Amino acid sequence: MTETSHEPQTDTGGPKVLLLVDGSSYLYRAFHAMPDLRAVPGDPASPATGAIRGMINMLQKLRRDVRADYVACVFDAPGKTFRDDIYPEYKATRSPMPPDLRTQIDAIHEVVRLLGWKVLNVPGVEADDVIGTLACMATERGIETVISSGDKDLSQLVNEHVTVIDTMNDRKRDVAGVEAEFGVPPRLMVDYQALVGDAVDNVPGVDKVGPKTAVKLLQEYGSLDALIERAAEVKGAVGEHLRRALDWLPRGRELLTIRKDCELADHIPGLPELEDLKVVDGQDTEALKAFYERYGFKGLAKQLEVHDVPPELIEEHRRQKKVGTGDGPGFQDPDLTSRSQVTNLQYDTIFTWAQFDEWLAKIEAAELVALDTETSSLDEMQAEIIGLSFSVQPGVAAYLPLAHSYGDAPDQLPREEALARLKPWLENPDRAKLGQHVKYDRHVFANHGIEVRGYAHDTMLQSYVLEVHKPHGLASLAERHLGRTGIDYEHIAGKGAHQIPFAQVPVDKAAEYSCEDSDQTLDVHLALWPKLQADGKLRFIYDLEMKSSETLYRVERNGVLIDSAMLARQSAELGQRMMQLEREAHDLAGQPFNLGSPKQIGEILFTKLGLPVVKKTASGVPSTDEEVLEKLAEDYPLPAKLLEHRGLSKLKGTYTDKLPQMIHPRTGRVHTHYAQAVAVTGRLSSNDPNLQNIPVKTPEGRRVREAFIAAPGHLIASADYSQIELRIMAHLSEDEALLRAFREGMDVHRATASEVFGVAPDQVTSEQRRYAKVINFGLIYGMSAFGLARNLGIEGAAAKNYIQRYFERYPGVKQYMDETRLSAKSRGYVETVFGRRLYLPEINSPNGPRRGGAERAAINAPMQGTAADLIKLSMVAVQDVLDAQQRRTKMIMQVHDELVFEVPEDEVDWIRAEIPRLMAGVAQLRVPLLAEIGVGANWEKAH
DNA sequence: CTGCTAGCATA
DNA sequence: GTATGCTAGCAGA
Repeated sequence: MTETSHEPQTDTGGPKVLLLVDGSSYLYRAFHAMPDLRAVPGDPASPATGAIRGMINMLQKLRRDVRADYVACVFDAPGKTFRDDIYPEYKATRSPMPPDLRTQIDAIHEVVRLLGWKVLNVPGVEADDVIGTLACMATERGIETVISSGDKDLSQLVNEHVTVIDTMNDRKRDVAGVEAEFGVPPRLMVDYQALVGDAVDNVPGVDKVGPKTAVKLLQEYGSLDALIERAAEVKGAVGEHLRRALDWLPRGRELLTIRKDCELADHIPGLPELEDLKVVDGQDTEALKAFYERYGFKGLAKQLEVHDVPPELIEEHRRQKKVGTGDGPGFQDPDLTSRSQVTNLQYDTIFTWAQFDEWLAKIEAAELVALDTETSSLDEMQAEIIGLSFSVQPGVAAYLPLAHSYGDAPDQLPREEALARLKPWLENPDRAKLGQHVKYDRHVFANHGIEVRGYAHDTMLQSYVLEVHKPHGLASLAERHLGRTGIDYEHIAGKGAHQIPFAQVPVDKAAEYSCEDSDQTLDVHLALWPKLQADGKLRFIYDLEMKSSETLYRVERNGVLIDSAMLARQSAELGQRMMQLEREAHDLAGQPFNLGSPKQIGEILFTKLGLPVVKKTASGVPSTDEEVLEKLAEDYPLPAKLLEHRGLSKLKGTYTDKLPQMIHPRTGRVHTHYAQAVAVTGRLSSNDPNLQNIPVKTPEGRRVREAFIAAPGHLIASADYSQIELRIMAHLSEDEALLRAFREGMDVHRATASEVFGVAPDQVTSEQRRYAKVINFGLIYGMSAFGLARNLGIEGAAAKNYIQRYFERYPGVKQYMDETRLSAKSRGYVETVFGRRLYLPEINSPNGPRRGGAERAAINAPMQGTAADLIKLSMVAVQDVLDAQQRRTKMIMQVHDELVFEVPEDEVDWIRAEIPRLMAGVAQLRVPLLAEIGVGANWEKAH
């Protein structure tokens, strides 16, 4: 027996905890959720192992999430139970266990035991009744019970001391949870189930009574018994069905009631004290490893080695300075998703060269090292390193303080020398590192002249690929995937204006915080990486994100040259014109007011001048937005002034004034930040400043783009995908007419107009083409007739007519949209051509508008998301070629379907030819991809 | 000083 | 009708 470093605590002061796993409920889910794994990969004749693997994953996660003193995994034993006696049809409709699952049962029991769990298999007693009885015994002895089950039927066992959790989806059912989910408290769950019935177990309820009616009846009558007694009062069809079921209901309830008084003593020793279920320290690592190897779980076998800390190493770390102990509070309430479960945290702080050398040797030898930086600033181009932390195995980490500076700060190793000695390891592409938000750390190291190589993983991107709709901060990840909570940054540095620089955070606090971050990063990676590895499509997307991350780092680092003198001139002009407009507006209003305040505009327009209210805002106030002012301007002079002023004010405030302020003092260029894990469709977003919304529609706005210039001897090149989303729609829908339009290189809006208006392509008027363009965009956005009508300013009926004509002409598109909505509803997500998953949590919401929104997103997301995938592929491909040929051209911006470059004059010809070719060639869809490029002295002229 | 709304810039 | 980010104003600390 080897003791591992990962055993849950058993000595905290709170109440003891009994953890019961409903093994049977997970069997089928593990079996179906996992890919078709075989002991010999790819050999269908070798034994199936998917359910075994799924079960291991589930138990490991559970062990991380829940601290327990007693554990058992309960399975259904074969054979008849009392329920079969009172109701022969019980579970009659269940199909027999699939053979591929049956063959795995013995191995599952074995591995559950090897993982240190007691396996309970009581003949003649169903797993649910075993669980109910044990939970009852525990409660009588003051022990809290946590039941892990995917089956909602166990909700009836919930009370103040018993909680049910679902490990596969992190759902928790405590008293409040059950009530929120089902609408009745746990004590009424049996009554509720008896009314609704249980199709899976073939137990009927009352006809026509579903969840809603059941809740209503129970709320009105208080309980099933009261309802039965007063059944005569119940009106309508429900009453009739209820009275017809009166004889059955008591028997149905008996069938569905989980028993708490089963005779178990003959089968489980040590009852009723639960002695036999006590957690034993350690697990038989050797036997477990042999098991993993026998079934081909190489990754798990390897993980065992990583987690396996030699006892002498643990001792050594105990002797060194210990900054964290991980003593979380014990299990005191049913809120168990936020507990630090890792014990024996060994966090070092490095103060001497001897300690430094020891850790350097350790990270040089390690296969994978989690790395985290602590810095002076959140602005990655400015940030300097204050400290670094490393973790090579869960629970073990070291902090290297380098630039803490406060009153009695301890002596620290000199920063530049320490970094110089780490540099060979950091820059070695063969030494694998991982981090959380690696792009930020790349910048930080680059600020000290270090180009980190060998970043193999980024937990933020792992999470983004696996669960795009959930938060991706480290604290969220640790909580969600490890059940670990940690030190809040604000806890050590304060917040808002009172926040202190990290350099002033005491070294011991900083060490604990930083070690925890790199420790958790490694631990999160161990939880997420197997999921990505197991899924080929997601793996592809993750690899793409990792490569994009490095390219984005370089795009950000390159920055964009801005002509600030030109913007200053524009600002001055805009300011002049705005002052004039303001005077004119005040004259027209007869009083001064703030033209930048929608509220004051509203008062002047609607209260003082009595203009008609066109529409109201969400909060019920008369709106003064562009559409409204546009309308009012037809009849009155003032709104036009306000409109022009507002346009200029936006331009000045957001662009001509702001951009020059964003120029980096050292590089003289503007460095935006691309957020890679924000947009749920897979797109990037740009901030500080946002370079993805520089004006282009109006002539005045376009002038801002003239200030985006190239260094002397260089030009700006802009390459963009033509009609990318419509091409993707053609690919996805396989609509004949749309495919033909793109294959024949037609103007797609003209082609659409020709179809919808029934005229020859060369007879299409410019207005018809404009209508067709709006329709095409509407389709990409999941259009409704109402929306189209509003946009075109036409009658709803006319808009409906256009849509109908469109779908008649493009039936493939119609079919694709219907199928997409349906599959989104059944799967809960949609995906891009490359397999990026886009989850839509509200796709089945009972709330109509929310559901509608999710349905439109379901239409839009595959197209927007595939476009995002394509341009990421392009960025990586183009950067690879630039590097391979040692070109001096720099990629400087990405604007969703456009890449912008700063090109030395002598590379312009090459760029013109190669970049569109590369962009068009990143994927072979059912229609050709087309990319176009322009070159000019500035961004405006490059179009 | 912080968080919200209204409004508006892009693909 | 999809997806973002930023500004000013303003209300409540």
